[in-house]
Amino acid sequence: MSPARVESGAPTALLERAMEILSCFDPKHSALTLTQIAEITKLPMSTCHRIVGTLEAGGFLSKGSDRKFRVGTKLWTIAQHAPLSERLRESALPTLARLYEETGENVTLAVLDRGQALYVDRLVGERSIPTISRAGGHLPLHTTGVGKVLLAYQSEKAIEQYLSQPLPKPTPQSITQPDALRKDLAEVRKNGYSITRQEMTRGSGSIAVPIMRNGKCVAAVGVIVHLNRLDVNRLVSTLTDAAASIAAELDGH
Amino acid sequence: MSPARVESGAPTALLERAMEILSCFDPKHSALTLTQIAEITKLPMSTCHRIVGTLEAGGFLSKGSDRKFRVGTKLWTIAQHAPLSERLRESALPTLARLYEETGENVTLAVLDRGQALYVDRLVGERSIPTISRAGGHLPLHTTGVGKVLLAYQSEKAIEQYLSQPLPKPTPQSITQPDALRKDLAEVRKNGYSITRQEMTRGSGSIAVPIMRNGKCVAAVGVIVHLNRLDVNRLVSTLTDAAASIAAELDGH
DNA sequence: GACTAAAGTTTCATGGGATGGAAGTTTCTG
DNA sequence: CAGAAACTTCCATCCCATGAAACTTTAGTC
Repeated sequence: MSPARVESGAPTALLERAMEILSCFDPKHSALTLTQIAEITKLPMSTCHRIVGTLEAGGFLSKGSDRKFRVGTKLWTIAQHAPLSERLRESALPTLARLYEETGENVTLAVLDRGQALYVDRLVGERSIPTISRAGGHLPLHTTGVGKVLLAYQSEKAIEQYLSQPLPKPTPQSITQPDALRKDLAEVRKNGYSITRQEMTRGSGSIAVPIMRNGKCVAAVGVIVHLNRLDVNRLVSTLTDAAASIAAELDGH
Repeated sequence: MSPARVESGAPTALLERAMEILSCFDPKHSALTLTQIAEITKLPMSTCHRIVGTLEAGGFLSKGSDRKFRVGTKLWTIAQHAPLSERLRESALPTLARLYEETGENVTLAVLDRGQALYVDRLVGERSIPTISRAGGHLPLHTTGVGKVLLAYQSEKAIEQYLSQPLPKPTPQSITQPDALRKDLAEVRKNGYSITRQEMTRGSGSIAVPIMRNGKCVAAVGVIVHLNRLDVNRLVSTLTDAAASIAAELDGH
């Protein structure tokens, strides 16, 4: 028995290890050398080398001329057939494009995934302000516009469960008191939209609305704007139209 | 030794099998039952069950209430960090959105991948005509606007290699004669854009231009329009601007 | 609601593929 | 051009994947 297996918490099964390796690729690590992968996963070099080699042969990873590995086109191709891409993103994109053209601001589309807001898509231009959200990225529910909407329309039980965990506070304006958040979420449900002001990033705010289907909130669309451009009435009305249009597109299929 | 391993052409290694299973998900099969997966991969049910179970536990697949498996959000998230998504798509999206708004037509963005045109993104609305191309899908190089561009800017050797294989002919208008294609491609290089007329789909044509970076064609943007709306001059000029804008965006990073 | 065929799940003895330390090779770096 | 770091190959050992068979659940039929 090799010691590494007993001592480290590394996964034992080959497949789990392979998934672990693929999971190394995140927003901060889109290109990794073999050594870096071995370090992150704590796998022996030779084992890592073999698995990475197989993944590369299958097109799941690809090695650049800089000796760094990146996510391969095969994996990307498969992922395009996820319901997330195929139905939601595809249906929403034209509307998001219009929204982007109309407002000139950062436009984001998100769903609830593992207790966080998963950004399915975003449109960012030079005109709009830089943001942390990115397609494929996760952010907390209580500090983002789309997140608050997604949370507000969950069952009371799910909301309480979310509130019962320690909540990150990325800025001083972030609301992390359960009671304050409960009130905030009730407001969201009443108004049909959420607002955040510097709760995730200093200097910017956001507005988001739900995309409803069969009485359930399946996704949220939002815009992120500079604080002094936060024209609530105008944006809410534009967003509500967009959400209705996306919902109609979804039902059309 | 179990007979299946020797007799069938099924992959032997676990990881290859897992990749095989994930590869079952394509444009025609975005949701599959366990039995279907076992049929396609020709794997024994029990083996298939175990691997699929592990993939599901890792979030690479997800089981719906209809007992069908779909590509999971974890896999999708990882794929978003492919250079294809992270750099190209992200940089191009605002420009594609503008292009879509301006023309109201089907807009597509593609790269060369394994001898085919890989559609990185597309924007389709109700106004535009239905197409076969879809994000994550592959189509031949010689029958599509973006494909011709991608092929035209390859090395002569690569072009000859492409022409040496049997070329599919989806419509009577498809050009499959090597000589005719060579002339066509020379024309593309001379003009800086490609045109197709009913070479992939009856009734529609397309125009595409290259996105150049460091003297190399890294991608192609195109529009697909109804034949009688094929206003070449106007579309070429709009597309050329868009390509330049995307190239600038790519260099900006 | 009983009956049944199909789909899905669990079990378990077996041996072949995965394992990882060590040695060898290539590629950076100063 | 050393020396180190990164990468690749090797191979004896043995653990874990394997898949047939038995079992359970689900869906469809009368």
